[in-house]
Amino acid sequence: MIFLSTFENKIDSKGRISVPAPFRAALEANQQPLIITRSLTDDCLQGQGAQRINQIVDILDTMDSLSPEVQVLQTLLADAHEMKMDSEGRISLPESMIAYAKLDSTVLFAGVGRLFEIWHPDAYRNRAEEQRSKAKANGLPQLILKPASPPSEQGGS
Amino acid sequence: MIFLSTFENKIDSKGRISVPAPFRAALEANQQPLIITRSLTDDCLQGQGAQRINQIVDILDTMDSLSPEVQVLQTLLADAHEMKMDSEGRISLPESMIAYAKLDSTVLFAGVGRLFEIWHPDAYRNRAEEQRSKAKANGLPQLILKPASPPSEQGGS
DNA sequence: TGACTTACCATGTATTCCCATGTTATCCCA
DNA sequence: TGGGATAACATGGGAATACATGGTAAGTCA
Repeated sequence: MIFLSTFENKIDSKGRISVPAPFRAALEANQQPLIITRSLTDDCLQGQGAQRINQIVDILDTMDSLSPEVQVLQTLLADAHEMKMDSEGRISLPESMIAYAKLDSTVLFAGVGRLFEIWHPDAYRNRAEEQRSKAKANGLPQLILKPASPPSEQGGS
Repeated sequence: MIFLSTFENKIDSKGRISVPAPFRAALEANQQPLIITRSLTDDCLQGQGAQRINQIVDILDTMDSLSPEVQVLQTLLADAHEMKMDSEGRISLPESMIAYAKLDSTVLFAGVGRLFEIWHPDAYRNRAEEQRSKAKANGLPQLILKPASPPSEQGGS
């Protein structure tokens, strides 16, 4: 399951937002409910299939339950919300999340691989520009693509 | 999967562009959807098979999701758009990409190996000329091909 | 009963699909 | 080798569809 591209959608008067159709399709194809969490690093929200949350829980089991890392991850889980979509593929974000990501009338969905992020459009563009110039200056992080490995789509549980 | 040669095609009134038939054939032969991304270094777009993107996502999975490197790569993914081709092999580029590559009525496709680039024809020719004179001045870069397989009679006419 | 939420329906726009056409390149045969 | 026939390809346009978005009715809980 991969999320790509960016989309901008509006929040209507009832607080509903359309999840971009390609993202919806990806979730439905894997029969995954959508889970929204707060980003640990940025003023944005993150959307992902429930499977990814399960993976995090599994990893927690292998970690020292008193370590700071675990506490951070538990915080992440604590305010994870499962979103119900209406028949048109819309969700309504809880007020706390709207406030956290400083959203107003328009939100930007950015597919970043296994998850997508939800940003205020301006905030996202600022950050993206920053990241791009960082990449330009420092070069890409080690990214050695194997010449011809078979397509790998990491799907199964 | 290799992309070679250059082609110039027009953007029609609906914003559609024909992907050059040889590029299409290469993608179809490998059953790869076409993904367009923004070049990090030039004012052009890059086209490639989805497999290349999948590789990046797979690598992301092996990295610390909170690290800065991951964030850079995620920004690149957010700029990646999967293109749907119509039955005539045309795509329509998002407005943001047309703006980024400064495209107008005619675009130039340049196959550069594992991917192809999409340029404004003038911009491409300027850059190509620049590269050639650079090569003239500085000499060619080292070009080391991996040791070839056992000597065989390349009889081909 | 009333405020609020959830499900369902309606609409306009943008995108996609399908068919048509002209032109260029390729093939075949004289 | 040349010229006509044929196929491949880029391009154009109209119809159908998908999508985001707005609104209304039904349901729920206090």
